[in-house]
Amino acid sequence: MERKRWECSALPQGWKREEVTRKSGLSAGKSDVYYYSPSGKKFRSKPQLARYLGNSMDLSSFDFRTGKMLMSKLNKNRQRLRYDANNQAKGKPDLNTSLPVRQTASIFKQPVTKVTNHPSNKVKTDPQKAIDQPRQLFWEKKLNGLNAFDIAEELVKTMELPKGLQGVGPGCTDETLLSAIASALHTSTAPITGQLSAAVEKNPGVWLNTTQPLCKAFMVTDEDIRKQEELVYNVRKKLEEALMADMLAHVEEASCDGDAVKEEGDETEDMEDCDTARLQRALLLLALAAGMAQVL
DNA sequence: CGGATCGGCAT
DNA sequence: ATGCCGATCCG
Repeated sequence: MERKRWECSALPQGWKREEVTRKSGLSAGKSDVYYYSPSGKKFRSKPQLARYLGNSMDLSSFDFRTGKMLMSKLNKNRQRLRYDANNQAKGKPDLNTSLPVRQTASIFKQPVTKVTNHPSNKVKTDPQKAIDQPRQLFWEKKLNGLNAFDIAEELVKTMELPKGLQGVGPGCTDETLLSAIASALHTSTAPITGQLSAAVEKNPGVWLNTTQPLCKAFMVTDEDIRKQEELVYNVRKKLEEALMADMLAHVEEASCDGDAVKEEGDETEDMEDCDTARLQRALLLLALAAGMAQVL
């Protein structure tokens, strides 16, 4: 029947988009859209495509049916995110911990040539997982400017790193350093040593160990460990308090829910927001502190 | 048995 | 309404 299959200009080289019109049955006249990877694998839904691509690509603004990036959808996503953020007081805290990924350029993974000293260089096609894909040098710099905000959009106090930790690479700020280390802790369970080779400081572009964050090798003193233990202890204490306050707030709420005298949307809710914000901040700090405890 | 095609649930 | 995927059909 009507079967169009062409190189789609919006897609990278080798990807095909196909639209098939149903010709019989109750759904006659409707159409199905399929994509074919360069290796010929067929995709019949967006989730399937997303699973295949892994977390390396953001398909949230990709319209599967038309095969284009819809700006409108992008905006809607933004709005939705803000909406969720504002409403976290009503639901669970946002537990999405995936790192930001590139949202521009090619939507799909391209075959990558891996250059090694070995005589038989191979071309990897359709890598299964994004994990072993080469990462951009100094990719951590993309994390610049990302900060934690509480519900009132107040900047959450930034964390102080021990003096022993120093960044490497062009224009590496303390902020980049924190992001880099946090990401490393988040994405891998492997030990974090920083850049062990001293040559990195002379020529980071060449000597950077890409499995480690943009951070110089560091020494850990007993004093560091002691401070860290204290920090974790304090944060746990704060968390305990926040949890207690949260519980009390809910008990109180339950005790006065007969005929509603109070109206929604007044200070009562704002108080709740505040508590939840504190709770979330405490959780965040705890997570970071626990992470740092692992480094040190 | 693998791929094409349609049904039908879930959202 | 329609996206998604299981069921079914067909070579």
